[in-house]
Amino acid sequence: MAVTLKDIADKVGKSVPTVSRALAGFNDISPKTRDRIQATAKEMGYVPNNFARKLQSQKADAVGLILPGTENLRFSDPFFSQLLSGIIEQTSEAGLDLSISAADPEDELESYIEHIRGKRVDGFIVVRTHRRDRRIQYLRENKIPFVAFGRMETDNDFYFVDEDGAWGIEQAVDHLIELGHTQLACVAEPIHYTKSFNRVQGFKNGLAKHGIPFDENYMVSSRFRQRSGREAALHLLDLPKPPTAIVALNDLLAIGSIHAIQEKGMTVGRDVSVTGFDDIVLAEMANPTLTTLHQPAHEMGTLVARNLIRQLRKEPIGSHQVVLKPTLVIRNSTGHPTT
Amino acid sequence: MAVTLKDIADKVGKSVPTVSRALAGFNDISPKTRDRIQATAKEMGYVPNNFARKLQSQKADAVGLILPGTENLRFSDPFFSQLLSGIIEQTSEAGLDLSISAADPEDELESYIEHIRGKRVDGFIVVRTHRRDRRIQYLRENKIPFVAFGRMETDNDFYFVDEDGAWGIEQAVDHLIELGHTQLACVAEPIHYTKSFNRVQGFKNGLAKHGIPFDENYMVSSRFRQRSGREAALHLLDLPKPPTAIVALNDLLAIGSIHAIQEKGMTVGRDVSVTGFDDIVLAEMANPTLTTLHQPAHEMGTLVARNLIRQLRKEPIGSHQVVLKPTLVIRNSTGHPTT
DNA sequence: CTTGACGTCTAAAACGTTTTAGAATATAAA
DNA sequence: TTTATATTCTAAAACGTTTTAGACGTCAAG
Repeated sequence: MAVTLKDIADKVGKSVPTVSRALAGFNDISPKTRDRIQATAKEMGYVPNNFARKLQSQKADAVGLILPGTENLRFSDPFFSQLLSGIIEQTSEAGLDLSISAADPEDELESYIEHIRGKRVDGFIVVRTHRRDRRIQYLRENKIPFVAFGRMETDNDFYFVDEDGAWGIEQAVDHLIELGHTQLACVAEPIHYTKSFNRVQGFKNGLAKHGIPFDENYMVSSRFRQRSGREAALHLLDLPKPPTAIVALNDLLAIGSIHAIQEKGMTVGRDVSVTGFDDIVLAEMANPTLTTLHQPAHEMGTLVARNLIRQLRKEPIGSHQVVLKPTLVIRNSTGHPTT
Repeated sequence: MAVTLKDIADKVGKSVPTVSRALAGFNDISPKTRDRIQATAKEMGYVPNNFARKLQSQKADAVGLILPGTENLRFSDPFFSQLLSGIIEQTSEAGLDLSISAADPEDELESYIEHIRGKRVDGFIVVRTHRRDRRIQYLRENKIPFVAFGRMETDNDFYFVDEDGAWGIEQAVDHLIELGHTQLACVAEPIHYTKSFNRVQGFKNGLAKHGIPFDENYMVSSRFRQRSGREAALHLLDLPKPPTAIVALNDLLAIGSIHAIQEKGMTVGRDVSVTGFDDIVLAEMANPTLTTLHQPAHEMGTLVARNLIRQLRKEPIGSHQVVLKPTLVIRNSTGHPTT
């Protein structure tokens, strides 16, 4: 069916290695035969068999991206989609396959192992890092090239690209306190993710900086998405002394909180202020538009991918560890407190 | 480095094929040796080398998804992200690799060929079909398994999953006309895509059904996203006799149109009504919330993928051609005309 | 006229797996 | 005792490529 080197070799009356080397442009093949071989290869529609090539070269020319859990594929999170588009763009440009698979959180580690040991990929991109991340530990121990999007809590001696989440949330807190708020609540994501942990730290730091005591009741942990944001906010608003500002740790949670506030018949930005994080497209389309921290998701994806690609090619890498500061975008979901 | 069959064979004192067959569970291996081999394989952390396996089997166990053009990776289109998540979920579950790559529209066809001829994938998923789609023609001529998301204009003798876009837009038009509108404009996508073409047809059919003449000036073609939607709507609103309703062919265009209307100081749903298509998450978050046609994007993705998977496994396929009707969701962007 | 170097090519091995054909042994049937 | 039949295994080949080592001329320098 498919044309092989042997077919070409038979046709031109040369050996298989000669054809191979001619096509690869080695200079131990006379220009005459080289040209002839290249011509017939093209004519016969030759395309190298990648599996054979990869088996031989022991290189996969592919990078692996294992998404967390089939269940909650995070594609509905626009931030993640954008990140992914950056990654795909880069790997595609570099001629690498991107092997995406979703693993159950339970056997995520096994999935990594299988990919590596089976030589299916040359390196990994690790997303959604945990504070103590077994995947990172495994990859590092086994000297497998990888770049993480996010850090661990400590022990961060590896390549990563990350946001400065703590700093970002501090900006939001500063902003709210400047507006006059003193009762700030936080709607948090699952805290074993480093990202979430850092953002929570930022919240606490921000309060501390302005001498506002941290109130445990004003801290609600939830899941990642709107629905949880709504529930968390409803809970906060039912407190005897409800907060006047809600710092949501991502935009989806913020949108959920906005809905909750509106359900209660209150006005967002007046009765209760809300901030988000990520600045997904939705943020400026929401009603009211959302004050949030802008992050260049697509660019972060390209950074991660490019870092890994350089590593694989053994090219010099600009910066092994990149921490990007988000920028506060003030819109209509925040305002002076009325009480 | 990696453990191979040979390593195991040496350890247990058997031949390589014996080990291979023992691990595969063939019954020409005695239970005793089979168990011993399986145990040592596990103990040594054996993972098969996929390239070798695939080279031998001449099967790729992978499906290809070639995205259109690097430039405008459609990840910012939430509908597409959702579709993709469905595809990934299914392929991942079926143990297939999903090879995603972005090809320039120019050499998209070459990219297909390379993937196929290089035996890198067993089948394809074709997205964003054109009215006359060279990719589909090529795949069909070469008897390469594939499933398309979308159809061609005619000659649709292949497996596909598609929306009933014409029917959907007709619902929107019906709705607007029932509200009392007679000056309906259409903000269209590039029309060489079958999807867009069909939706436009739906618009025309809808008008015809109610005896409203089609006015060329009320048809603006644009690109895919907000920005174009805004520009198209601005143009429409500047007409001597502006429309009272805008039928945008997707939600992003609709949101863009809404922005344009608001920029002009008019009220959406009163001065001008707007409808979208797809019902992306944004639609119910927008201000005002958007009347649109709901499509189960994730499910459509699973359908496409499952169809291809069945085809590859030579399992019976439920329905070779699926056309799903979207459902009209009426929200606040549509209302009675004031004039 | 030899020696060495160069230019052009090929044979053989290797990557790790699976398949095919058949060998070797044991067991049952005639 | 011989013959047929399982049972359990292995040798060899194959998948398509690249790499290594070296063969074979030809040519220039000594």
